[in-house]
Amino acid sequence: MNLRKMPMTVTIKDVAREAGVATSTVSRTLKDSPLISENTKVKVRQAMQKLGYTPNFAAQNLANKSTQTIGVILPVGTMGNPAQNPLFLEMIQEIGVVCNEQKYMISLATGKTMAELKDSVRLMHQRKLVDGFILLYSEAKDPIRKFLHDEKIPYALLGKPDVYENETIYIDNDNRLSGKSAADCLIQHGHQRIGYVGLTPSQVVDKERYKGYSDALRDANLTVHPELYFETPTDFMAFQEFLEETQPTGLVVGDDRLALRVLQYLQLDKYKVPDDISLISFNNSVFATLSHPFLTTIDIHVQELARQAAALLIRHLQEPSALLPKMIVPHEVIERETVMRVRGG
Amino acid sequence: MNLRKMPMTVTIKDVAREAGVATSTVSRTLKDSPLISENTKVKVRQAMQKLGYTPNFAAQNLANKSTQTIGVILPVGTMGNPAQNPLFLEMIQEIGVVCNEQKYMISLATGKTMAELKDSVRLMHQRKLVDGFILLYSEAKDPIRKFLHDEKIPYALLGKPDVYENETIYIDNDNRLSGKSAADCLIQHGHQRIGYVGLTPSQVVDKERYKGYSDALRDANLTVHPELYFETPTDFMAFQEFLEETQPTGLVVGDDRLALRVLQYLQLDKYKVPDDISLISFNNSVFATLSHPFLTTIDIHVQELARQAAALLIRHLQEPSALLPKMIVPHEVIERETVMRVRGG
DNA sequence: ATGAAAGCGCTAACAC
DNA sequence: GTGTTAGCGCTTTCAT
Repeated sequence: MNLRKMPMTVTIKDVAREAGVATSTVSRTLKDSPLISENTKVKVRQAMQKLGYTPNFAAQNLANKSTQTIGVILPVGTMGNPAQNPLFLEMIQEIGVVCNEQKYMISLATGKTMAELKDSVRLMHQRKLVDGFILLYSEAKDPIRKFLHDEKIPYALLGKPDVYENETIYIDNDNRLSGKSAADCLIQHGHQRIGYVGLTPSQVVDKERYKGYSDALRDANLTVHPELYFETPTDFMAFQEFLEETQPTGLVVGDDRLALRVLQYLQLDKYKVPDDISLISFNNSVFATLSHPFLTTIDIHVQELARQAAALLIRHLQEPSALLPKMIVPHEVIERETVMRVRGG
Repeated sequence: MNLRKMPMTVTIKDVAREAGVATSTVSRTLKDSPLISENTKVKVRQAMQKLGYTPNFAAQNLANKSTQTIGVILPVGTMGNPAQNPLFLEMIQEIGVVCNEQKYMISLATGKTMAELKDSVRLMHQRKLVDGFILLYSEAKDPIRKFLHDEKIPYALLGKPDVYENETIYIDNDNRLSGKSAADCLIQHGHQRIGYVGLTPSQVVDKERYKGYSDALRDANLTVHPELYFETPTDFMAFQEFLEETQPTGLVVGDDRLALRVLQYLQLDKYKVPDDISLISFNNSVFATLSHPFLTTIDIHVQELARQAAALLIRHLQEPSALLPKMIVPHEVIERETVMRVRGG
């Protein structure tokens, strides 16, 4: 055992002493600066090894004015019920993978209310805890986004921006096209009377998908029906009416979870899925294969979305260029059991 | 407009100058130190207000040797499939609430593999990014936990520790008791032939619940059956055999999601739930009320678990005492549609 | 190619 | 009560 007492925390100074060089040399070795000769680098690295040195983040941050961490902003409880939506965790995990690779850290901003969330975001930024943010959701007129934009804080948006389109990094699916793909899938299976069941009126995604649905039906010379919701008693009445009047054979549904609810509702109403009514939804989440009939659904490739968001944001932080990348991740129809060829079609 | 150029970033020095005091006075005002007179505090606060000052975290950390942030450790993808398990996000959200209140920040540690996760945790610790951790899962022989323990890093465990019981803060349900409650619920409904369907053999929780199940059945002088799994083809065979030989009228199932799978399987096999077989499971997660029959299940109060974990950890960080708190959060039987009185019982 | 030294923004011991 | 000042651990001119 070495008698000299190990310092509580080994610093760049200790390494410098051990290697017989100046602290600046150690610092440069850390960044693998070309100014330092290979020989000394080796010496320094050995000293680091020996002493078990790891740079202190806070000190680096202070000197650098950069934290190597990105803030991930979860939606508040009321919006899309993140705790209920498995997509968010998947996204976080993928962002984690990218961050691990790039030696970035993740800080999380959450809140029960918009105000709380905004405070959290503001605090993280003011106290210089993060270099940039990833917004996991996209809402119309989002105050958080306005804040980020106004303060010129770098961020990437998962979803489609309602404003500042040209001044934000965003990663999204082509929601309109995926709406069209969904409807097309039904049409290709011979369906002619097709409805659209949406989530909530505030979701940008939903609107786009509905447009895609309309595109497909118009192209096929079929009747485009207004978007139905499935939440309030009024919604149910409307849905019920729609079923009776239109006798649809196919339904495009906002997401998997909603599809499960619709499915239940239809079965209660003695409609068999897919025999009487076919269903296609979005996301290909856990819910899609939970119980039979397994859902035919559109995979939006969340993991890829999240991965790109992290990668693009980090790249932008490292070399801030004037151009802010936008990226569209393709979707994919996953055929399972809820869509079948229309009978007698 | 003031002609004097606003400094890029306003520091304690600027505030001191503005208020006509020393930096230390500002610093003390920040912590509301009793050493400073109310008058000067007011002056200083006004100056802060005027300049829009916010303390720099990195600088505080460096001087304090404390970050006001806790690391939250998600399980790796292979264990309990966190991305599929809605409980984790709920926990994170609750931890977020507590952290927001206490002005703590959350850093996230994730990884696709145990090694990656461990690296992430180690890095966070070495670089002094967090004061402590919350482990969202509890696995037997977890290398991460060993690391935290060996390095004497403060952490709170959600779940039951397999080792170091007396040297760790943990928050858990009484899993054994909840297993008993589940079985008792069935017994009270007149069931006599009751089986237990578990998740995977590696889960500590599962073992405990199974013990509780055994307790209940033994107390009621009923036959205790070995734990069944429901994963591999062999498991299915075993389950099938069990059904035929034992003709159970009730089943205790490891968690809601598994219960959904069991339910499907039973229905395929022409067993009606709950008419032929009653089902009770654990967690009261989204899955419980996704489709009819809604699951009778045991609410483990995840939110409370998570909240306590955060609260206890933070308290411990602030006043590290010798005694490490343990806490048991009560469970609650939520009766819905999958348990009914046994016929002809 | 390397070293000395002046910060980065804040805290705390020590003076008064 | 309040000010002075020496760090916290690292980066980065500016010398050499």
